[in-house]
Amino acid sequence: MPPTLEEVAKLAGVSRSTVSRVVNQHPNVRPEVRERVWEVIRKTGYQPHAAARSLATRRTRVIGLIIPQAVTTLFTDPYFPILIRGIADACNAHNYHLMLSLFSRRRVQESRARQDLLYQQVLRSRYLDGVVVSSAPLDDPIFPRLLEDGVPFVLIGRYSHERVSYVDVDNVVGARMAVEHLLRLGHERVATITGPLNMCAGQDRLEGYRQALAARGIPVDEDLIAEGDFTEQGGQAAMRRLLPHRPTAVFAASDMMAAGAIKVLREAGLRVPEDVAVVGFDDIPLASMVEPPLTTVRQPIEQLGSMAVELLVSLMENPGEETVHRVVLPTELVIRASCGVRSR
Amino acid sequence: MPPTLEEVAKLAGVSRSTVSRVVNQHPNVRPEVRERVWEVIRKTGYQPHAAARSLATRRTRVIGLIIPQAVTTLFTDPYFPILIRGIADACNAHNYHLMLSLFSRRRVQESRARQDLLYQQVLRSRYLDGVVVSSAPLDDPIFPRLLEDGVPFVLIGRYSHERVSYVDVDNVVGARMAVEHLLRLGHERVATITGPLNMCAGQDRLEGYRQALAARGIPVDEDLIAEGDFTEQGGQAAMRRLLPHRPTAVFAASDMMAAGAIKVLREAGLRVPEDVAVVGFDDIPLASMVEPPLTTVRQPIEQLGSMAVELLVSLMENPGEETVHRVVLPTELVIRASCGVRSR
DNA sequence: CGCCTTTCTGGGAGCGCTCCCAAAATTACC
DNA sequence: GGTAATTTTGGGAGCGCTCCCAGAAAGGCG
Repeated sequence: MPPTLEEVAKLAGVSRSTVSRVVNQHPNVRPEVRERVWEVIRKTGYQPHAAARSLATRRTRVIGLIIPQAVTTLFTDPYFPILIRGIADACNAHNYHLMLSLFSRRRVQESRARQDLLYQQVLRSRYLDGVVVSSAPLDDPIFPRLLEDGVPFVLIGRYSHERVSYVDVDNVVGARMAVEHLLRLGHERVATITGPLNMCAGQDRLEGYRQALAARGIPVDEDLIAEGDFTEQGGQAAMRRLLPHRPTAVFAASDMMAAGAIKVLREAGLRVPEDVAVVGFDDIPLASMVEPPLTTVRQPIEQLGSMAVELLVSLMENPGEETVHRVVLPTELVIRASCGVRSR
Repeated sequence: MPPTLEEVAKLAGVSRSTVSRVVNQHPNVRPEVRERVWEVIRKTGYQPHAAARSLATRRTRVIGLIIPQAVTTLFTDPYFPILIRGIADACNAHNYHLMLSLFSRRRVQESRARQDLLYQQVLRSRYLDGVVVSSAPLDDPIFPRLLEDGVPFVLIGRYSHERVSYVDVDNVVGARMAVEHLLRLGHERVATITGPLNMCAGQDRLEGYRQALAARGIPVDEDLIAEGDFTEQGGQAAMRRLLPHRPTAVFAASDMMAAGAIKVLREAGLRVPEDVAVVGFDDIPLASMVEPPLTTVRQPIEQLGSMAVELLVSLMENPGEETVHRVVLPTELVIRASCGVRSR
């Protein structure tokens, strides 16, 4: 049975309040008393009881990371571990703990119910001081709920509501750079495998693709656009749909999809990059490990996570001011072999 | 301001205690009263306050996942997301929440201090009802501490202490199957890139390698054993050390290391599998995506995670009995192209 | 040295819940 | 119809902490 404040107080010959002051670094404690109390704390291994503290302060020092339902499937994408590492590091640095809320990958309606339940349990029950939401579809019901409940949160991605803080990478520019690179290499039939179009990253990367074509005055051929879901399987399926339209280059909105596309191209007897150039997005470790190494758009995934936590912390710790923070991080084109750096 | 028990009670015209009974499904409540109370709960959106509840019950319904320091680097290995998914799903199913404790990847001594601090904060402060520990070195100080503090925990891996419950995969047999397969294909100089030898998975896979050789009466050549750290870079470095000893086949204790090894072999002008056969371990998604697709040992990663939670839950919910649970899951050899399924 | 500030300390109240016990209401049974 | 057993209900105490307020101690100053 671990000691309580009261017990420590008795051992140190002071009152509960004084021990509390010492623990919470309140300045008004005589140095010798402070030292005596610390001594007892050290000796007894006293540690404040989290629940009792939360009950009194109404804060838990726990941040939630919520990754809504459907996307859980994507969890095999190395994007997430890297993101989580960024988030976890930043949490550590700010002395917050991290609670992970994934949603079961079962049938949609069941999962919807679970999500409701979890939302109730985790947020309404005041488990969390704030949350980071990642990879949510634009119309996810979680946003209105969070806003209504007044839970501080930061989105990774974007959401057009004046009171939502977010951190995003410049998906439009990144995608545009990728496609422009392909066009510069002389490709005229550049296809794209998009992400899910109900997510902002999916939409933005498609927008970048369109902009790149538009800048060259090339009309968009809808047959060269296939929607994927960020997974390898999705990339394969999309590539199969694209194949009959004979693209000479493909911009995939994620490296996993690019890998899937390459597999399909190979099966169709096409060489990469000689017959079809491929560019991905993310620059996950896999990108440099496949054959040929992927040309891709690097996004600062870890920073995305840590930045989200920074914003959230500032949001939580200044509850008065209604400031909204928005950060957009830059992307970078990493040229490897899959685009076939050839002259036209 | 969310409603409290007391407020719900007043609205329903009953006492605090009765509402508590309804919420906690205690049978001794008259059905019509129960219904009336539920009605109010629904209307007000009442949700019990987690901290208050924890304070009274001394349980939090939160499970911690602890992945000790050094290994955090490995977090790019897709092994972890899959494991986490298994754990998260099982937590959901049992109505527990999941807290993630990773340790900062800074300098070792700093990280050691942080780990101490986190240990204090998270465990001594009773944030968690129990923990799952994954990928800890055998001599990690966390084990004695957990045992001493009487925190229920389940290890993913193994630990030889009578009071430790764990779930593991059959690394010895898995590794042995892999190496036997290579021997069966006619290889005589089979090298191995091991995992970190201070981890039991690393040791066991090496043991499987030794057993396979011993079964054929082949003496172990220590020059053909190189220690890695489960990362791609580690695999590359180990392969470089192995190269001068001209192995004709390599068994890598993880797919990431196998991928690294292949890269080095290629750079040395060797073909895989024609010149050197390679077998990995894990069967992460990457394994089927590289060229050539990896022959590897599949382990049920997700099940490993969910099983750990099952054990932990049973441990936590039957605190009286001193039962120790030990589960070892089977592995399976998945034959693809990298081993070169050729006749001798 | 006495009075007024400032610093330090102790105790009460309360955060929202559960759990126990006793009282009230109901049911069972002779 | 009355007593005993059982079910249902309400209230008190307490979980371990923080925060506020009032009182004690210390310091400043004429």
